[in-house]
Amino acid sequence: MVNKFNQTVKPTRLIMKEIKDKTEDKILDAAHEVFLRKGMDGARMQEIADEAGINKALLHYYFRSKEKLFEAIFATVLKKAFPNILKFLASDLTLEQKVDLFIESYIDLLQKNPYLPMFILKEINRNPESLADIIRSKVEDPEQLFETIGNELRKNDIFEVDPRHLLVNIIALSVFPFAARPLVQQVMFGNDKKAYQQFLSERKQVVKQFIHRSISKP
Amino acid sequence: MVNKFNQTVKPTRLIMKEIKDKTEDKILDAAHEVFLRKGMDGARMQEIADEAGINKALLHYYFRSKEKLFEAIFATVLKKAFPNILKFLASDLTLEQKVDLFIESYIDLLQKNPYLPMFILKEINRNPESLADIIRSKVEDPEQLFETIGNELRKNDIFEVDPRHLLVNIIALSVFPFAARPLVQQVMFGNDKKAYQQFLSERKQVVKQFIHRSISKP
DNA sequence: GTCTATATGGCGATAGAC
DNA sequence: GTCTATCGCCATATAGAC
Repeated sequence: MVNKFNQTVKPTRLIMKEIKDKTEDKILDAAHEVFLRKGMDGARMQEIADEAGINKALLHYYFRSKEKLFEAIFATVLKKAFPNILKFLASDLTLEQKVDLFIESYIDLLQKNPYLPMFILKEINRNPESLADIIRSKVEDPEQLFETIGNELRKNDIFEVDPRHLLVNIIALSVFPFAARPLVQQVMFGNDKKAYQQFLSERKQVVKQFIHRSISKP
Repeated sequence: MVNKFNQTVKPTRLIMKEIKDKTEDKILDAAHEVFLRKGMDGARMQEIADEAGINKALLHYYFRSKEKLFEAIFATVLKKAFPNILKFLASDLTLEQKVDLFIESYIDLLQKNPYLPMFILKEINRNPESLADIIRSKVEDPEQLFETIGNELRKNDIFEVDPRHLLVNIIALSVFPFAARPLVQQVMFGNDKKAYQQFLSERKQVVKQFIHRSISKP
């Protein structure tokens, strides 16, 4: 689109929309950053505004309240944090490969989002109802899921394992070193960041091996 | 001590002291209760006062600030949460027995204090410096601890295992189902409290078996 | 030591100019 | 849409009577 001075212009609505999106995105990015580190209770609207390079009033203009802004962040984060397990099960890989793939991609995710575990743990304990959405949208039928995992397990010559305990084990082993970072880093490695990172990078291999040894028959 | 009417009485100072202790203990109990559920950020001095059956002003009379009161609670809780691992190693039990004993007593502790994991995780992430004390007083020399565990492991004909990873694994498997209670209970058991409790009571056995299979050679 | 009343500050939220 | 200024509340903390 070109005006009478031959300058390219865009329809006003589009310009508005782009500006809006830009600001809204800046807010969402900033809120994501702050909420993930501090959680709902610890975060301050002022800090989010600073991080986004705007002021508090604008936050309320785009999202009516802190609670609403938080919910927007929580919903997207929660989706990311619940990998679709059925997707892993559907492929025609061996059980061992499926488990490896799941562990590897999950720890990958956590290394890119180290604050994710505590963010979710804090919120689901603060407000357990916040889980209801995800249950409906993502894990539609848990009963069915564990049934499927159970069937997959029985196809293999391994120890009898409760699917729920197995899943909890895999997630626990993956998540804990991130959630307990200060503990692991300070107490186990004398606050040596490098040593802690090294520990994390060994983790994928360790968890995979650990899980397989725990279910494989001699 | 007897007065002129032959009634037993106590010196005023002692009476004062007892009253003081009673109130102080009531405060500590109440603070323990509230802080463990809500954490430093989520707790309210009013709620602690109500729980103790006194008013807010008294809290500040006994402990100067919320922060100081919290520190008092955190210190005692942290001590409880760090079992003396060397104690378990010192006995002349087999490795398997030592591991079993540790897991069993630790999960026992968590069942009696289900809020303990999240309380500690939240606080060490909010204020990592809070760990410094415990490091000095309890886990004096981590290097030494893992050296000792490593030696113990090498005495047995098992897979080569990094003591740090093994310890993290044991704690992760024990702690996670408590820290992630809403997740496990709602998502895995359709919010069936009984089923979740049943799951927890199976946990000791599961974790023990899991650990042993993962380190035992065929 | 314990209470009521109040000061003080911070934070979420809104009003209103531009 | 964005800003400055301000309201109103709530939580920690203190003053002061008893």
